[in-house]
Amino acid sequence: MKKRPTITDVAKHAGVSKASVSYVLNNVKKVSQSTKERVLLSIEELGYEPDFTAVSLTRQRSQLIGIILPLVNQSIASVMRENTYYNEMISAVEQRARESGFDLLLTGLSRPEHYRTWVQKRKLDGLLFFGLFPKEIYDEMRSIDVPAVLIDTYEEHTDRYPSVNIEDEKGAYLATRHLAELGHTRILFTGTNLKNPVENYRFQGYQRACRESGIASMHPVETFHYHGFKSGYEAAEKVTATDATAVFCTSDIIAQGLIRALFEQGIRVPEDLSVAGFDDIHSSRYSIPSLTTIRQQIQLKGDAAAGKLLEAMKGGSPEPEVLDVSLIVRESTAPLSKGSA
Amino acid sequence: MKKRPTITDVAKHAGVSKASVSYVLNNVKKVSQSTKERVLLSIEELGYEPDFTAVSLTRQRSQLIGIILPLVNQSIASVMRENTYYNEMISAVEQRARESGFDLLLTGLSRPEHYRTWVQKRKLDGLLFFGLFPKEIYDEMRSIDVPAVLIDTYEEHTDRYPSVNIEDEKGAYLATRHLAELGHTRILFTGTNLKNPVENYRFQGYQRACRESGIASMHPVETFHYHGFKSGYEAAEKVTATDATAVFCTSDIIAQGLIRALFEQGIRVPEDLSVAGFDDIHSSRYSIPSLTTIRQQIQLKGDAAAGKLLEAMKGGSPEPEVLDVSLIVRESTAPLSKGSA
DNA sequence: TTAACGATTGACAGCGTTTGCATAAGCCGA
DNA sequence: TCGGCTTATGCAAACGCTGTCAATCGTTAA
Repeated sequence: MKKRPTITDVAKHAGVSKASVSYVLNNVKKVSQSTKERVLLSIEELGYEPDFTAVSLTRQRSQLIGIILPLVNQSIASVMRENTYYNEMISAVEQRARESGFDLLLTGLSRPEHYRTWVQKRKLDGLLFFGLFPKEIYDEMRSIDVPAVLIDTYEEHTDRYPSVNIEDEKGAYLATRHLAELGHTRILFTGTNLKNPVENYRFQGYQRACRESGIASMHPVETFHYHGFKSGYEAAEKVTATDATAVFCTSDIIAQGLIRALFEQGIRVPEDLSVAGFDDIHSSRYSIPSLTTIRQQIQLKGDAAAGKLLEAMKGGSPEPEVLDVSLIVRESTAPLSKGSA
Repeated sequence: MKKRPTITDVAKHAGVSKASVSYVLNNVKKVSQSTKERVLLSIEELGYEPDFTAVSLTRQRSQLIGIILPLVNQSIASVMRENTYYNEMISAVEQRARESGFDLLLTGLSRPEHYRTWVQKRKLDGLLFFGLFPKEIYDEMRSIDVPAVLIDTYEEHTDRYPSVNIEDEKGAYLATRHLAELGHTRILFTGTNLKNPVENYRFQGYQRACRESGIASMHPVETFHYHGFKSGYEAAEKVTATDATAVFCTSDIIAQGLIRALFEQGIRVPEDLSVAGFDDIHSSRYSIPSLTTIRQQIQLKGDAAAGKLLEAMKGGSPEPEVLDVSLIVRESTAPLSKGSA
């Protein structure tokens, strides 16, 4: 097992100083063509590659991007354990980051005050926030001046950090309107927590669709859990307690959990109750019944977020971006039938 | 924005040398009680925490664990995009790693020859291989002497690296026997690729169950794709071309894709065809019909893998581990009925 | 001949760890 | 009480590896 060559080895081999090698490596315009060639040859011959940790130490940056996931029960994103939404996001981000020579550091942190030292100790070049976090965390991050991009985050944070969002209001509007157009007049909104701005915007979209369709909004059902099957499954009780004939859920995973619970109670979807979701994760196309939902282009979203972060790390000030959504009609919604609950 | 304190600042503040501070930090027994207390006090007052990149440079290790995921279409694990199996694994690993002060570096690399320099440049302390990779990669890793743990990998690699596996053969055996006990005599095996040892063991378990039940094994269906819905969906064609009345799939995600395709053709599960899966991912409990499957304790598996890696990084030689599996009977399998296909 | 300029280099910074040495303290016997 | 020895502490300096500043060298134009 031979040792990896260092910049000194290259310098000796090429008969120049370390500085020159460094200049060649970093494309600084202060080196002649001849020495440049000699250096490049030596690099090639020795198979030299600069050591990241050493570079990190001098440059004070690490070529690392931190992915901040919500932490539930001491584990990153219980969400993530079942909702492939995060998979698709991370997959897209990883691809983009790798193209630019960055690696991804995955984490959820327990306490807000840990974040700053963690970012500094690791000298992270940028952060991607997946979802909404306690406000103090953003303040901490600002105080150390680290580039970041916020995903699915509204409010006051956005004017300091670039963000990537989707048309939440419109999405919920489209789904609800679709249900109304099918003849439903008792349409229920089911989400996790209306204090989350994303959910709140969706609720507003729901309300607008109800208004425009001349039907009354119903009191929303909140699960106060993360987006998981269980949330939807347990929401069934509250749903069946109403006289709704259609339900709009703020995520596909909730919709799927709900449909399962309804199935166990002998309530058929869509014959007895129409259910629409939000996200269009992969499984929604394959579930039985397949899910009518609002498609957000998750890959595009991840790619956009990574792109903005890369831009911000170069010193730019990327604009916030709001991605389009569209209605995908599948089997879980149907026209109101006379015998509906 | 004040600068972070360095070890020099602490040394000055405590009136000692940098070396002493370092000794205190690393619990080297060469420092008196009194100075130790003074140093600790200064650390506390200044809020000092050592810089990881600097430590990495001297210690030649990074407190980072690399997670190696398969790369499909230039993106980490297309698999991962829809199969929550990986989510659960990563979630478990992350938790364990964080408890020990390690962070997770997520990646898939394009070319085998990139791995070595990548590991060395980042000074990764250990690697977790999620699945089977080209043999040359393991050789590369051995040549640089980096601890690693292999997950779902059999064969010659295992005797050099600790591994975590499950009872693949037994799992498939249990599922197949369950189908046989339900009266099925034409049971089909559907997997992605029998050249993968994991799948191959499962096929052997399938064969053993057939033998013991006195029924003939059928020619296996291979999708030659990763474990995704589409694989199962497309396998339906081959499945319906046989006279099988029951199908064992080597993953839940394939089973779910298959069931969907059957549904579209009007073939009912389990009335017309029984389907069993493997993995017991979250969604299998909530799908319609819910999936009879082989449960592997994914959390435990990730935790065990992380634990073994931590042990190996400390210089230990952890034993390979094979985790138990169990049959979970749900709705997708039923006794053979007269009118079956 | 000198000023100006571009190429090149030595030295240092970045932040810890570790080696080797110096000092102080503690112990023994003479 | 003192010299000589071991042990316990503490420190300066070197090291890990690269990037970058300031200075130097050689060269060319004026």
